[in-house]
Amino acid sequence: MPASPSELFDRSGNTYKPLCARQDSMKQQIQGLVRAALEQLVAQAVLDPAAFGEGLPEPQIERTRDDSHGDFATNAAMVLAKRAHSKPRELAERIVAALPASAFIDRIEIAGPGFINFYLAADAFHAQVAEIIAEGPAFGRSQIGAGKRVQIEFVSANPTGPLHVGHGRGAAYGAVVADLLAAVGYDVHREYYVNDAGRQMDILCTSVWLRYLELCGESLRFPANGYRGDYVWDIAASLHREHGDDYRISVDQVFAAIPEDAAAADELDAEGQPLPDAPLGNKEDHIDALIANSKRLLGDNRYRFMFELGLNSILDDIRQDLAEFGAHYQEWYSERTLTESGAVNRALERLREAGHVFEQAGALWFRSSAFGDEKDRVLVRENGQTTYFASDIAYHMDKLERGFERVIDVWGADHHGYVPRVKAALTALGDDADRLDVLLVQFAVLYRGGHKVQMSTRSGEFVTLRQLRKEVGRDAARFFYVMRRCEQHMDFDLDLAKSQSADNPVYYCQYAHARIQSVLRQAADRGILVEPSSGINNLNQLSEPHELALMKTLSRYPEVLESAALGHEPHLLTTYLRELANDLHTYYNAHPFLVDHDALRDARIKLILATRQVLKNGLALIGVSAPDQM
RNA sequence: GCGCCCGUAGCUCAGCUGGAUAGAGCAACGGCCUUCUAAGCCGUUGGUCGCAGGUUCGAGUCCUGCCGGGCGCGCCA
Repeated sequence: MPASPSELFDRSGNTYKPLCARQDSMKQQIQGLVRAALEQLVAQAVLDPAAFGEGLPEPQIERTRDDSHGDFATNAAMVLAKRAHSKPRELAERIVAALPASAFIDRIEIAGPGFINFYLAADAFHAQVAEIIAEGPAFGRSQIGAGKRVQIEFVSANPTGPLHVGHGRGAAYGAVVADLLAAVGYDVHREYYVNDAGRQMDILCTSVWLRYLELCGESLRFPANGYRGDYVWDIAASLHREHGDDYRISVDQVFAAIPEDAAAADELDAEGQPLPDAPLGNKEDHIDALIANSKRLLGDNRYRFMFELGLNSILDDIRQDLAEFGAHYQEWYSERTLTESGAVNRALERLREAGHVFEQAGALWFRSSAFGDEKDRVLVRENGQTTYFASDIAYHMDKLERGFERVIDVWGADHHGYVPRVKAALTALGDDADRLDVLLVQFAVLYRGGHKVQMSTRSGEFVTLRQLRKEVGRDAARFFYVMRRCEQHMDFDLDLAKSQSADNPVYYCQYAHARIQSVLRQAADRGILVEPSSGINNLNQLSEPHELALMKTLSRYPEVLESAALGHEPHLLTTYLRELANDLHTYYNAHPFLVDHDALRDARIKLILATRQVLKNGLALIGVSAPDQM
């Protein structure tokens, strides 16, 4: 039974493998019937498309909230009534009269202010079960995206240290949104933007070198603004191991004519005041001077080597971390290549030609305020260096030039103020800024033992993604991260994620799958033949309320997948999977599956096979395993 | 001060691009294992959808103004 993600997505290369269901979902079928009825009313001159501007709106079909209202309902009559100069209930009567006959519809009622309620025949749900089994891993997938190319950039954390739990949410969210879009037929290109240029990387490089000098036996005061994590020591140690004292230079030279440093953040006393003997300079000036000295003393080649060592060590770590977390990329896009390829200059030139830049105080500015941003932004600094923003303009220009029809950025919510200026730049370049969707992910706060886990970069006691995965496991981490809407601040309960109990939604869903596998093992032990493709005609045996409820939930899966994908809302899928698992557990407790009655037993096995398939398909999309036993 | 996000049961959250009587899990209380895994199921309790107006056949959902919480407003990235 193929269902592992690797069989659904070809990640070895960039080839696109369409995999989709063959049939319309139930909702699409009903929608087709209503559409046909409306067209007939147009032919009868009951409805005039001209009265609706751009023609008749597509009828909206929705699942009913209450079983007493049938399975599906449409508010078409209420929406159309006014401009059809008709009362909603009267129009509803005419729509119902014009509906084509369908074997899957048991009856139709008009209710309330003018709802048209559809009650489906049990056969419609039986057919769904057969279809799920026939389509297997493809069930729920579609071609709504029609192979359109979508680029999605997520995580893109600076390679100056390991990923922490904040990046984890973006990683899980981005990976799932990408897989969801692929599942509904988009050609998805996953990308990580590597900030391998700029001052932060120079600070990392210098930090590594200073730690290395300490390992060589030099004694120095580590800069307040340097990267103080253990991983910097690790990189320095590997350098010292392989190259001995080759890069050693006396600290007297390194710190010669360097402005005073400020106190390091972790050198505060209990009252939060600087230690009495701590120097009180400017830490920014201090580190910048250290960087300049490093470049001069090491020379271009050796500085470059040091720089690449720091960058590659951390990038390798991030790559491995994300791969283990199930976040896969087609491309790691280097910021530096934007400068080297001339893309940055080209973007600036295009803005200049369009008349949207100006010079002031020695810097080059983009007049973003003319495009909705709150103020103008610097592109080229007084010292001649381009800003991060300039690179980002070039990057987004490049994304659109590469022919993606839609571009998605997944950013931490703290970057929200950045959205208007990027959109402004695209507009100024003459591109359509609406092709860019920026999805902002709110922070996740960890809780352990009912208390907030304090995190601060100051003392280095932040929790890394790797630590989180080790503590709660990949499955729980993935599930919990996407369980909430991305705009919602998230409380991540570590104890709950670890608990092997019904309280834990991950285990709850996985247990449903394991339970089915267990039943099938029992069946095999008793010599019962479980052959998915045969005996489909026994499905009409399924008539218990629990069975109907389960079949109804199963039939919703394609609709859930579609809205989760198009709305970029993975939490709809986790919510659905809990409901599906609940239906299965309820059914399990109410009825034995392996009964003596052959036809009934066969039908019930078909039903749980279908359930197993949908659980597996859904969990795979979230990046969670579907265990055979627990 | 300005901008963005959030405010729904004691807690954590859903509520499908405006629909019918606002839902789920946890917590609390009470039941169900000689029967395919009790990591499960069933029942009970619990709400002025932050507040006040507005839009319409209809508002938790859209608009305006307040209140409360988070984040952001660098020639950093």
